[in-house]
Amino acid sequence: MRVSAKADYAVRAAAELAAAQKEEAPVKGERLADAQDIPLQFLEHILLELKHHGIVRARRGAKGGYWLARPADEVTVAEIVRAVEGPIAHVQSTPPEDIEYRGNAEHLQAVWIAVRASLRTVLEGVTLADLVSGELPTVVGELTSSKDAWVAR
Amino acid sequence: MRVSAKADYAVRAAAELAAAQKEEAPVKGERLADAQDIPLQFLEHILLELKHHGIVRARRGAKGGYWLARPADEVTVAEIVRAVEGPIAHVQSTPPEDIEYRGNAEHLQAVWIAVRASLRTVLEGVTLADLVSGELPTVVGELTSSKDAWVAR
DNA sequence: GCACTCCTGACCAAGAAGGTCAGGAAAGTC
DNA sequence: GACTTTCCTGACCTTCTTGGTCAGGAGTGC
Repeated sequence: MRVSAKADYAVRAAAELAAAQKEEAPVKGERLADAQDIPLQFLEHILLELKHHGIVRARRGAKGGYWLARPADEVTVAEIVRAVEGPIAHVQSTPPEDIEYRGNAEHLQAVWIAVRASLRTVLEGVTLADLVSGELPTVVGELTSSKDAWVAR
Repeated sequence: MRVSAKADYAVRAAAELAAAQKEEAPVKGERLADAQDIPLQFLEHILLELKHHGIVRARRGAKGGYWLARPADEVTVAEIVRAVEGPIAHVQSTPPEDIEYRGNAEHLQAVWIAVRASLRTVLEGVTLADLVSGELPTVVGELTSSKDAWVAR
């Protein structure tokens, strides 16, 4: 139940691309790497994955670079995480709806389904436009408003 | 963002222990392994971890076995997951409240905090007693009632 | 003393995480 | 056409995690 460096990097780079969307020119990988302090060559692999998933486009050569394939308010954080980490909240690498529990663990399936659903409400609710503007959806606001949410446990 | 086999096994074994709590005798590891189809020797390591975290107690020898250290309605799924997987929703192995994001990713921290908070509402809301009885808290009921929650994406 | 069961550490194979390196292939510039 | 720039791709690498197995030791009860 942890967030990989790759996913973190991917969202941060995508946020930079979202912010640069008004400029008509593509953004170079190096600028993204500098802005977010990400190892360039690692970032290039990540951007390639995002490109393969249709989230990002790119052009080579001088004046080349990366840009978002869609408007920033149509790209969710969930998409980006899935592109680089694969499906969210799988249990033992299989989706929770496919697991059959026996005996006293029968209802555990519903718990994992709920875990996935709650992750979805957050990750699918936040777009890159939200992220850049800082105007996060109310569901995030509610979850982060409690001081308790900000302390370790 | 996935659930490990270990966490899944741990919760299932704990559910069996919760169900056996009315019997006064401890439950043997082998019975837990059989009931939930878990490799015995692997399960023993998991139970040991749960013991070290004060969730489970054990006695050796004939008539030995495992039992819950507390009533089943005082043990949450979150505790068990943390015992075997470590802290929930860490980013790059550091807690989200300790990360400082720069530039356009500034508000990403709030998103990861929200992710953790939403996981907590589910995992800390479900006790072993809930799990065994099948009477899951309303928050789980709401999240699993939509058909959409049960399909992959 | 013996059987039973947990306890513990060592080990192991496969895969993922988090990168680095080297070169190729488009695109633009002169 | 040569050259530079920047992305594209695959190979490689080290360390850690996952998901176990194995062997033996140590309490407990009869």
